[in-house]
Formats: sequence, C-alpha cells, structure tokens
Amino acid sequence: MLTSVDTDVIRVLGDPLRLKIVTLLARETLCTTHLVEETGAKQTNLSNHMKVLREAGIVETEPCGRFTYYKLRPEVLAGLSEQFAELAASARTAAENKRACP
Amino acid sequence: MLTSVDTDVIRVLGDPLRLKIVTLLARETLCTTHLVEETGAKQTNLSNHMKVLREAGIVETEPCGRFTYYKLRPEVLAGLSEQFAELAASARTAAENKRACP
DNA sequence: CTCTCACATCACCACTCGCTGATACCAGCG
DNA sequence: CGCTGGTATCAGCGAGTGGTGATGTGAGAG
Repeated sequence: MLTSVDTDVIRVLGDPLRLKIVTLLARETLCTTHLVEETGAKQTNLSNHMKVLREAGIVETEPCGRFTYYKLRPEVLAGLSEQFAELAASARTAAENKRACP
Repeated sequence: MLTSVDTDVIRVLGDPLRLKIVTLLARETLCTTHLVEETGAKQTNLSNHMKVLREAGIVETEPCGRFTYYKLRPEVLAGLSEQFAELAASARTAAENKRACP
C-alpha cells in the first residue's frame, strides 16, 4: 500500500527550525552547543526540538563526555523519500482515473 | 543545495486528514462529495483542507458542471521526494563528519 | 423562474504547539 | 569534595490552527 506514510515524522519535519537542524545534521554530526551557534536559538528551545526529533526516531544521540552528539538516521529520510516517490508515481497515472459524478 | 526544502508543503502534508486526501487523490481524481464519503469528515472541514492544499500548490481544481474535481500535482510530491533523498544521501556520508567539541 | 444541490466563506471556540525563564541533573576539572 | 559548564526537564504564556455551524454563491433540474 501507499498509505503507510505516518504523519508524525512529516509533522516533525514541518517545523522550519527542526528542518534546519536536520539539514545541518545531514552535513555533520553535531552537539547541542554547535546547533545553538548555527541556528541562533536558545539552548532550551533547541533541547526541546531535539527531544521531538529523537522521539520521532529521526536522530540518534551519542554521549561523548559532557557533550551529546546528534546524528541523523538516514533510513527515516530515505523511507520518506520513497513514500513520496510512490505517491508521485501513482499520482501521475491517476490523472485520468476520474470517478463519475454522483 | 539541500536546504531548499520549504516547510510549507511539509507542514501541510503533516496533517493526517490532508495526507489521507492526498493518498486518495493519488489513486484517482475526485470531487468534494467523494472525499466527504471516503474520509467521513464534514464538508466544511474538507473544503477548508482543500483550500490549504490548493494554496500550497499540492492540488489543482477542475470545475465540471456543479462539481469541483481535485487532482494532485505530481511535481510537488516528486520534488519533496528528491529533496528528502538528497538529505538521506548526505546524511549517510555525514556520520563520521563529527565536529570537534568546543 | 424557482428550487435544489455542490461548494466556498465566515465567525467562533477549543486546543495544541512553540518559545521562554527557572531549575535540576551529570560529567569533568581543580 | 566543590565548582563549572553542557544538557535536559518543568511550568507558563501567547499565537497559530483545526473543527463546527451558519450563511453565501452559482450552476443545473424541474
């Protein structure tokens, strides 16, 4: 089926700041301090968003001394990409499948 | 670049009902009445969501007598898919790019 | 013409969500 | 130890958002 896209991950990525975090993490593994510098957001706010990303399974944490490093889980993004690709492919063939007026 | 993902489309697709609508429209072109039947939502609510989808450029309208047919724009979904694929690909190579602790 | 039906818009309520400040926790350093 | 710095959690506030009922509009049927 092509309905298996769960909205939780999409909703989480729908926030501009979180998407920026994901974009940054797509380049390199970073800890909260780096993210605070890069995004300009408050530490509390960042930590909050990181919790959301963690609970959505989008990022993984890796403690390193006092620091906490975050890295992306590519499978999640790849899965999203594939599901959107399926929808797009299905949509291309569905243009002429017009259900009759009731 | 891989930062060009605009969150508007993602946010719009982050709603369960809207994603269901998109999934249905990926199969066939439907009008509001059909969508009301399929989703069980109120007509007003549906119309509201369709407006959001329309303004996000995800669907197109096609009047047919008294009925209004909606169909997906596959390019938008394909673009999303590609951008997520880029992020995933970048994330795979970024695992060992760990910035030094400050 | 008038009535009906499909659809859109408006106004309102309730709720959720993001942001913030205060605070607690934990690891290393002296 | 006690202190410092990095992180997580908590409570609260304000703004944005989804759902709903009432109402408007426009095209076909009779």
